[in-house]
Amino acid sequence: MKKYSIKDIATLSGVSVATVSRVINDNGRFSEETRNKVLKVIEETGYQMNYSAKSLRMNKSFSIGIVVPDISNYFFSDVVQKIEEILFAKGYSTIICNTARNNKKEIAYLRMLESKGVDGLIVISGADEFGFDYSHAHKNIPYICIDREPKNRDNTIFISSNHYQGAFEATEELLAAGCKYPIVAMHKRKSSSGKERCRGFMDALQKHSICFSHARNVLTVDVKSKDFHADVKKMLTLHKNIDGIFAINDSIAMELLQSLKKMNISVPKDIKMIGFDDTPQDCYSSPTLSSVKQDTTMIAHTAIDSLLNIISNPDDTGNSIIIPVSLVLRESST
Amino acid sequence: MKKYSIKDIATLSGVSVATVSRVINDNGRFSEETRNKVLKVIEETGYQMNYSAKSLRMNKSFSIGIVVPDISNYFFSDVVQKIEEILFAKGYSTIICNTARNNKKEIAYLRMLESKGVDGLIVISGADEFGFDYSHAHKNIPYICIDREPKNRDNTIFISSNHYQGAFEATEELLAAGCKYPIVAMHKRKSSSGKERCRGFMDALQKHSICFSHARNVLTVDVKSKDFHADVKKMLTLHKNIDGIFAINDSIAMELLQSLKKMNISVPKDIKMIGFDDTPQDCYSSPTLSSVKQDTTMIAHTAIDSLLNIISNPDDTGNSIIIPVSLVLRESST
DNA sequence: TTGTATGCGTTATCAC
DNA sequence: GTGATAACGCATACAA
Repeated sequence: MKKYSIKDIATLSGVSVATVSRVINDNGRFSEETRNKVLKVIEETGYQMNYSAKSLRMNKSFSIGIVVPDISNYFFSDVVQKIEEILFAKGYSTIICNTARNNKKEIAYLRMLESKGVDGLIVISGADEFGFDYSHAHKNIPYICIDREPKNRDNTIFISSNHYQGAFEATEELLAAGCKYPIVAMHKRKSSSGKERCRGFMDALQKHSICFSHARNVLTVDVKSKDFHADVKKMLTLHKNIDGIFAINDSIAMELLQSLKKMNISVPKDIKMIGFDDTPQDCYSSPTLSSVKQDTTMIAHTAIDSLLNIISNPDDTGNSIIIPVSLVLRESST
Repeated sequence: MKKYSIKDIATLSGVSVATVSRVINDNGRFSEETRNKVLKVIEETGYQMNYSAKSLRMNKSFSIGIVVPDISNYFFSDVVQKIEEILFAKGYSTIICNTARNNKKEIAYLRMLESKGVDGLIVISGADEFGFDYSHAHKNIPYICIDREPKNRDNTIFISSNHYQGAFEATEELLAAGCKYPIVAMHKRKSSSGKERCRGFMDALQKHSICFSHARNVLTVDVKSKDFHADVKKMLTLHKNIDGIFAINDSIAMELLQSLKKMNISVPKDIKMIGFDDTPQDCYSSPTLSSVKQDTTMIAHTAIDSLLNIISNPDDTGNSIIIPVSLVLRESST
């Protein structure tokens, strides 16, 4: 009920605050006897460290900020959840910041995270490059980027799934399944991962000697738009022999599935489709959706290892890490 | 680049730290002239408050903890995201804790949150009642519960969707659509919301003079289990005239849809179905899934209002707040 | 092995 | 209207 401070513990166990501190942090030297004495009192009182004080003194907050566009997106929540779990086990708490891809909000969050003195930052995705130079007064917090191109690679580490490979393989799968006229469906605003996926698609076409043209092979859509269906319909009536779609993410793929159903186009018979992210809902659609699966567990572990490493070795930056992906085949592409 | 403290600002603007503090917090009195002087220096230097120091001094951390079972579940991530957004606008940061329904983990998180000195706690769902009396030394942090029955209602506020109403209306909808033999599908481990939904189902049957029996009207499943399909099949072959299912959540509903498809049972022709949560994927299944929609925006706002209120008025506790739900009809129930 | 004293950056109390 | 200064809880340099 009462709030004990290290001073109380010292008094109660008949030693000085310094000794209590040493016992708690297990550094410095002290006799086994005093250790037990102090530990006993701590146990009895239910003493809890005051992290505000500790942070102030040590200039370290034992907390990590995560900047993410939208946590209700499955891929993001999945990796955030995993990161949070690992960090907690390591004694860090996590401050999660939803930017909603809003730049002003992002900056406000970054200021807050700086003020709270986070020890490091994990930046996940987002439309633009990540700069972190919004203010001449920033504290140079160590940070790593996941799926978001840093403006300056020299002071950070860039972690990313192999979006290129995933897109390439997905496209080749479509071709192997007999598609002659595959297109890529994407939104206008390209994230760094989106660009890579697009590039993978194009290179796969090229490898199989299919000529790529933006007008013929790219369907630009906006999932939130009311014109979604109209846009799709327009594209498909303009290019009647389209028989394969690589959707840059599952959310687009799902909407496309709906649109095609409305148009009485059968998937996979008339058009084959592959998405990206292997969202759980892929199993519930009809047809079930083939998709490229990212290894969120590995991403999370890699991110944390990298971040903690550059926190202790600030010069160990500058490299990027690519995480393999895998293709999960379901009904929509067979 | 450099880290400025309030002392630096004081020196640079030729006033005392006390005055700077007053200007920053806009309390006490000072001349318009000094205010501008100080503000100008703050602007130029990019000074940022050190929250560790502020927290230590004020015994207030400007952060709120959220305890939630699983953030990759859509309903949870949706309300958490909304809560986080509102809190940030009010100057609070949010520490999100994924308990994975693990009791030991939950306790560890609570200790951490206490240590970090969160000003309040939002507890969302979970299988058991929420006690928060794990330690005789706890600090009595104000907290509110969402969809999770508190052990002691007197020191908190209990916020919940009207699960009973949702279940009741869903069941009545099934009956209105012609179902003679509806069942409820749920998992073994009942949360407080699960119990309410079950009760709503039963009362709806009773109102329409349908006799309820646990053996006949309840299908207990485990979504994660390998035996899921077998369990469903067993129930449906045992009771061949089942023609309606109220699934206690969308995740169960989706799995059921899959199972029924395997068994060549047509939805909604042979069996009608309604789920709970109005997950986005409901639009993508075939048939699309009718579901009970919770008002996450209202839940988030109510939760925060309540919490901030009991933080400043610790005695203003003891009541519970029920948020209305609405039925979203789609193909599966018509 | 242990204790004393200092300072981290801030707010608040008191004096002027 | 403004300035000195104590205190918040902790870790650590230095003494003993």
